[in-house]
Amino acid sequence: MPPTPPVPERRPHTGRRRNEAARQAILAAARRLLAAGGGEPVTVDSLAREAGIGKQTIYRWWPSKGAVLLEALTSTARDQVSTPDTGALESDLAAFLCDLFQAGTAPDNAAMLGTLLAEAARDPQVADLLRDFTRTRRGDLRTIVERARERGETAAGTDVDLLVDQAFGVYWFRFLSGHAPLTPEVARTLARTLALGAR
Amino acid sequence: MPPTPPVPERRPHTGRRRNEAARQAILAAARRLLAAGGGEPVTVDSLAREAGIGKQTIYRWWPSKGAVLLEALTSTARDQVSTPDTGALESDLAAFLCDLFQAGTAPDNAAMLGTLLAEAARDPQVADLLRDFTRTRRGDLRTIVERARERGETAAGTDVDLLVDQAFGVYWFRFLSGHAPLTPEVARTLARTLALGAR
Amino acid sequence: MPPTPPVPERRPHTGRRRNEAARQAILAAARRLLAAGGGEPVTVDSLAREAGIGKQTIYRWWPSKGAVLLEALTSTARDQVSTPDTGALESDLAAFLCDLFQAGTAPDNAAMLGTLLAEAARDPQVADLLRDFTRTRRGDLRTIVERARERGETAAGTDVDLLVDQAFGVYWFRFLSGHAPLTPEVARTLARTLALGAR
Amino acid sequence: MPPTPPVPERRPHTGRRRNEAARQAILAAARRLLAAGGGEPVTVDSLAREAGIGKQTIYRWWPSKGAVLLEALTSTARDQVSTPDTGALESDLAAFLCDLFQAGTAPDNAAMLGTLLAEAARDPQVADLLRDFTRTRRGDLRTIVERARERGETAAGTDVDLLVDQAFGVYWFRFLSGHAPLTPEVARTLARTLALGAR
DNA sequence: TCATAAACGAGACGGTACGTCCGGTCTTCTT
DNA sequence: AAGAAGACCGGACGTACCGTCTCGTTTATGA
Repeated sequence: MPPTPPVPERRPHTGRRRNEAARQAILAAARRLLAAGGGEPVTVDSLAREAGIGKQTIYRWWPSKGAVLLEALTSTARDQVSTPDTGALESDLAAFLCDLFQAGTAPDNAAMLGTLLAEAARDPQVADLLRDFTRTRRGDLRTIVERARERGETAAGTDVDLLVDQAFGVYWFRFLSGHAPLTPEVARTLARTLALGAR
Repeated sequence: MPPTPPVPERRPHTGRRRNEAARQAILAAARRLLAAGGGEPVTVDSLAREAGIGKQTIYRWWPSKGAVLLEALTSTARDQVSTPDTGALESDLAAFLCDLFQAGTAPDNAAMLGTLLAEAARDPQVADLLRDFTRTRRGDLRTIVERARERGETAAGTDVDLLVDQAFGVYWFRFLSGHAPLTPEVARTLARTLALGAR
Repeated sequence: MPPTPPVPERRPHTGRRRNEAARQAILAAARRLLAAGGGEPVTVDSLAREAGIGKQTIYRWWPSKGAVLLEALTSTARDQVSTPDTGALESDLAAFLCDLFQAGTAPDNAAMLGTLLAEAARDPQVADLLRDFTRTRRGDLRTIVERARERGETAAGTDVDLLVDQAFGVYWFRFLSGHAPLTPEVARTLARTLALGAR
Repeated sequence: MPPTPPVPERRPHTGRRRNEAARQAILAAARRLLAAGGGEPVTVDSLAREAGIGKQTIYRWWPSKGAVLLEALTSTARDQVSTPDTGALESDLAAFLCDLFQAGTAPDNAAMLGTLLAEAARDPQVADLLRDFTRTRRGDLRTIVERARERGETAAGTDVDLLVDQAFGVYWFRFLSGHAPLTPEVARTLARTLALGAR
């Protein structure tokens, strides 16, 4: 998810090219700072200093600080959640949710998400990016449910979107308010409930 | 919900008393600003100017800007959600969720909530207050489910917390990401699903 | 020469008043920094830090950094040059120029002037203020010459302005280019030359 | 006065040779920008854009931005001041000063000088170059006075440096502060005064 | 009735972060 | 090798807010 999608340029590019090392340094610094304190602010200056680059290099490539943080998060989290296919809805859900809960409660990720939500709340652009990210994850879960439907595991009138949102809803709601844990145990119970409800 | 509960002072009060008009002016201004733009910042200065009062009057009675905003929201939203008792879990849930969804999608409330979440994300104190607020609402829903359990409408091993969080999860998740609506129709479907799952 | 001349306000001022201590702290810090290095930049941040005040307090009362520096200089230099009255043009000139040269070559003043000129060069507003300051000093010298004219010490067609500018010209030209010294010896020679030329 | 004098290279030149057109384009652009606004900043980027060349081409041949600006000025002004030899000090001075004043008050030159002084004030290197430039002009005037001395037109104890600095001092002082004009009339009066003073 | 004390509108204050601008250097591709 | 294009680091700029701190004024007691 690079912020400057590779518009297939016809013109042979002239001038110095974007420094990939700088880009990686910025993202790495963002990950370090996001994970470091308990949701500490992560200022642009601290980010630039940590990465050893100039502030302008950040603003040249990302529209806002939050966009950097989001990319730092998503590029990390992309491969931490699988889309299992065990042949049964409940076990697929259980596997998916266990992964999701685990990724969301790993201290680093949790700190990053918390800080990121703070950015999203004040920067609409980040909020959009975050929604995009969420949409992708939703798609993964939808795939699992669709497969089950094709296998005939779900009743006719099942509202797939609603089912998916119940799963993610529990995840986000507990993540945000923290009033109850996100253990594998909970993941399995939720998987059972949802699978039952879909029949 | 005055933030400074009237500690029963021994010493007979002297000096000018709190100006209730100022308090109301602040809350009204907060509601106006929260509802106005699409999640615009609502600075303390703008709040004071809008209310026609001095900044100190805000900080004299509330611990932070967010606390004002939260009180502005909750004092509005308090009575928009009922705790119905129809004698059947599904209809109780449906009534509760219809109210919840309706309150959450009313344009003013939605704008206020959005802006407030932005504050919560950066001000831990507001986040706590917001959690308190949420806890109250959760308690209402729990009450409904508990009543159903006493009537024998739920299975033995039902995880009441999880059930409640599915309901609120759908609400918050859709509210935040906006990828799907929060219609009464959805509320009824969700109520049916949850009631079925509880059996 | 306060930046906010005392407009005789009719309205009884409301709100906190300007903090004179802060104003003095800023000017003192400016003098310290101007005198410190050999014409080092004096950034606004360093000025604020040195004075222990917020940047905004500077920008609230002065239009630009240079305006602060100029006021710091002029409030110091105001009383270092006298307007002597010995009864003879040459000795008056000699006294005046000795003072002028001495004030201009004192290490602190020289450093301050140098740094200030750098500001004046890029900030037209400071240039104007500097011109005002210069105009005042010119006036002092003119007074001396006028007095001599009234005593009949000058020829009829003497161009007083030109005479004054020759004196200040030597001062500034040598100060800026530094190719020759500004000793009392030179001051006396110049005084003699000018007095002779005026006859 | 090219900054890189053509050292007679022994090594048979390899690679592309210096592009004289680029050099001229840079100087022309500098003159245009210097003369354009009322002392506007003239950034390196704007200079490169105006000249249609890359920034590096500037820094390959000049040590700093100000050096370019100075060369742009001096290469223009070089031949605008003559060193006349009429056989009499006063008329020589008058001719010299008329030229000097005229060159310094031509709108373009004035704008260029103003902008350049701004650079000199913040860039010591430019200040040095500017001093060099001034020294050359001073040398011209000294020559005039020395010739007069050889002809016996000056008194024994005349301080030639001081005389020269009176002339240039008037010029710079009036140029900088702008409080009085630099007309040919003034030039002639000044010439007469100085010639008288030297006897 | 008057002194005292608190609340108020106004707004200056110290401080932190922001996003922009510019100078001088470095890198890429073309000539 | 020189040039055009332009990304890079570093650092100052001027602005926006926050939460605190005076000011002078207003209002309610208790002496």
